[in-house]
Amino acid sequence: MDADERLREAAERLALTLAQGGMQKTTARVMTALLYSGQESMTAADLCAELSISSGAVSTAVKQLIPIGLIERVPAPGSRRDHYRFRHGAWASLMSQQNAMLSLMGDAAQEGIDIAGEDSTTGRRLHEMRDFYTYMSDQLIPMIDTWRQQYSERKS
Amino acid sequence: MDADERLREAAERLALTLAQGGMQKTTARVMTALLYSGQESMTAADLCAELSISSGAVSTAVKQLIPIGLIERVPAPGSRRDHYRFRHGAWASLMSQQNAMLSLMGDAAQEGIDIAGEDSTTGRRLHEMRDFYTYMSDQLIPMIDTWRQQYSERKS
DNA sequence: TAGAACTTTCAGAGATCTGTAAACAGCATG
DNA sequence: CATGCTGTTTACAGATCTCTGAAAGTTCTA
Repeated sequence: MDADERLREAAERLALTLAQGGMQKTTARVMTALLYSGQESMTAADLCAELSISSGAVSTAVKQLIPIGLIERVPAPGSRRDHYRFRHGAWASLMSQQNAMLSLMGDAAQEGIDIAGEDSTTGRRLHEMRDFYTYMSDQLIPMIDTWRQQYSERKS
Repeated sequence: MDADERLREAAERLALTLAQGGMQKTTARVMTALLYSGQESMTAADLCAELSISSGAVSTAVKQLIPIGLIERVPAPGSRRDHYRFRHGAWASLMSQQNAMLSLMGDAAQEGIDIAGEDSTTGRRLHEMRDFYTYMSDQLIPMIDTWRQQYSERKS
């Protein structure tokens, strides 16, 4: 078994893990294909061939991946086809996305407190929830920023 | 519209958000029902009535929620029925769970590097990935521990 | 502007997943 | 030990979701 094949397997395995974690299966496969690809960028047709899926499926997958900041369209000189590649700093974007979820959870808790009041069974439970998520969010944001800074320094 | 009804709506809304984030819809509904409940604990029958679902659905939901540490069975004195309640420190458990995912991502990256080698297009991409997730995991663990410590102090 | 090369959209098929209802198992009590 | 009450499992039905194939749309070239 050659390295190429083993990489492909590793890509599929990671895609499956990401799917477990809530990401669309095909979306995850497209993402890992780009991540594990030996090429700098891939066209939609490349992805179709690599993953044995239709062009429509590729289209919807990239439509989900680009807004999140995981992949990007790259200008393709001399070719009319769109080229896609894995974005630098993609992981930090993904984490920021999850951080947004933390804020949402905090807001939801606050909303519940406003209805139930602080001094109730529900209120106390929601109080813990709110405190936890505001704490987490407050800590995570600077953490990601620090990483971004360190990473941009290393790259230059 | 009374407060009770508004709480129920808030619970359903949060459940929907959690479902977006990958959690099973019914599992999320059971969890939020317990979270927003005015009672200290609820029986399976309570949950059936509250959410209009069958006992089987409740069973599978709690089977998922308990191992994660989000809810717990509580000894029910005088009643033969199982009582469930939202766990103290549940959110920290949930976050730990997500931290496990971070480790998994790091491992996956390392595996890819071992196959592709450091000095390749793929290798460089995976290198960034590995560094990011080890960094994140290293930071997140003490962060959660700090919270747990602070929280247990506050409670006592 | 016509036409070619791609991409996106959309309706329908296929697969997956989830809840329900009913059978099964466990347990306390009379 | 039998009975009644609960929780759990499983086969099936219903719903949801996702991919495909084809048509429509877009963009670039000649």
